[in-house]
Amino acid sequence: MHDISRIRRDPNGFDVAMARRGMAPQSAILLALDNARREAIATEEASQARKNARAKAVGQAKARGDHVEAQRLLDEVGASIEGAVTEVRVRQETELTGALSILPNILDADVPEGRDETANLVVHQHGNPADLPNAKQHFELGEALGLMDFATATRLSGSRFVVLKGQLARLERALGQWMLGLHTDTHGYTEVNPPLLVNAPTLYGTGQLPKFEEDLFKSGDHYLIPTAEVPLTNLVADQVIPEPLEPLRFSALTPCFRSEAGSAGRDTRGMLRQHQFSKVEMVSITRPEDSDAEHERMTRCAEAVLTALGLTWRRIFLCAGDTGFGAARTYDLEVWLPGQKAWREISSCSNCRDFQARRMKTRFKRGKEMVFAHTLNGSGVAVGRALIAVMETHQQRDGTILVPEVLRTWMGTDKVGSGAAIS
RNA sequence: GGAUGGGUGGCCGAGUGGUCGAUGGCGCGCGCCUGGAAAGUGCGUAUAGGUCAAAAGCCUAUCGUGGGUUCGAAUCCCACCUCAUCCGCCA
Repeated sequence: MHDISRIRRDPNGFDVAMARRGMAPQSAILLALDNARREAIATEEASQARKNARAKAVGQAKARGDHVEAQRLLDEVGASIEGAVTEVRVRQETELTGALSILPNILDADVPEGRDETANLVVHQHGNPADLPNAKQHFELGEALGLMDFATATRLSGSRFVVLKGQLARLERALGQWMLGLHTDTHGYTEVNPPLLVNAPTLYGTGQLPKFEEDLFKSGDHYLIPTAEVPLTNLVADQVIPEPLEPLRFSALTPCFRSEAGSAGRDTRGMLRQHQFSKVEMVSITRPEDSDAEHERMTRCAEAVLTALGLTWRRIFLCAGDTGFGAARTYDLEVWLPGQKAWREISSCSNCRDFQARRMKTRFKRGKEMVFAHTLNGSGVAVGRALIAVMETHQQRDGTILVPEVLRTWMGTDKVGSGAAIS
């Protein structure tokens, strides 16, 4: 959410910022709405003040026992209520808030210019893409092992679902448990087990509503979370929190639910893009001056996961056109999939600065001032995609999959599919 | 789901139609007292919005939320949310 008084002070700067997102100038319409709103407020307040003064005079007259004067005042009042002015004010405020709430965050100055992912910047690469001869894709491996079943999932639920069985189901569980443990035990995050169903104000706080409702699954008055970023960030919603000298860090392993309304036909094979998937999420709440360092730190926490799994990955600095609605800057982590012979996103770490905090009203007191907190979120990492990456990266010639060292105690074996029939 | 009782400032807690943004206490801040501290004592201590170049000041709103009654609502009425307890149901 944007600060209208800031737009008022520098309308041109705001238009330039929105232009980087590929948007038309917004300030003229916003300022017009703001003027109308302020006019409505002035009108209403003047009316209120008159009303208050009259009521007070009546009260004072009665208090001193002057019933004649009190009655005179009452007679004078007559039909003086002006309810319409309140209606106008509420409408003007709603209009301005509505217009502001669908505008994306202002990007950091150093975010690369560009309209789409082709302008993203590779910041760092770990390892080199392996060129495995006859490398198979994860769904070929999984189906051959009889442990990954899309046909049955389709019967149960439709497209974009999967049934994992046996050691692959266990590998998925092992990945999630191990990652969460890594963040809570060694990266300083507090483990949280949040609700998976949340209400509309909560989704408004992190920016999914009102603009992206079609991406969400809804059940009654609740929505299924598209990411644990939503409940984790909103832990501090509507609060004046003690100023945190160290960032507040939360992590959770949860299922995520996405309608994938806008991605018909994309990534339909395999389990790359599902309606339901597990993800380990990291969220930090910081002071403004600490969010840059925290963003770097958080990204490294995600990178540590990929490195420990023996994956080949790279860090991408998303360009202006590819950065999400609520973020001021975003690093994506992409992992190399030897079977697919492509880099695919497996984590996304964003600094939202005070954009979400304004929506959530998360502040702390600094001296006499109220300061909006900064919020950050990152995947640490997407479990389903980590499963894919592990399968494709550590596949063996015989179609089995070598279990990364760090997962062996969770798996009780060093190989998935050993003994299974290989096609 | 049913019944009953609650939701007031950072916290506790008064307040049942009138100068109430709200007594008092705790906490916090600044003083006084003291050799220093404790105790005692004095003063101060909400948020948002508007007006203003800015500050001060002034105005408006906020006693769970939204409506209503009234010249005037923390206080009365209605709906909803939420908490507690009891009953029912249930993994």
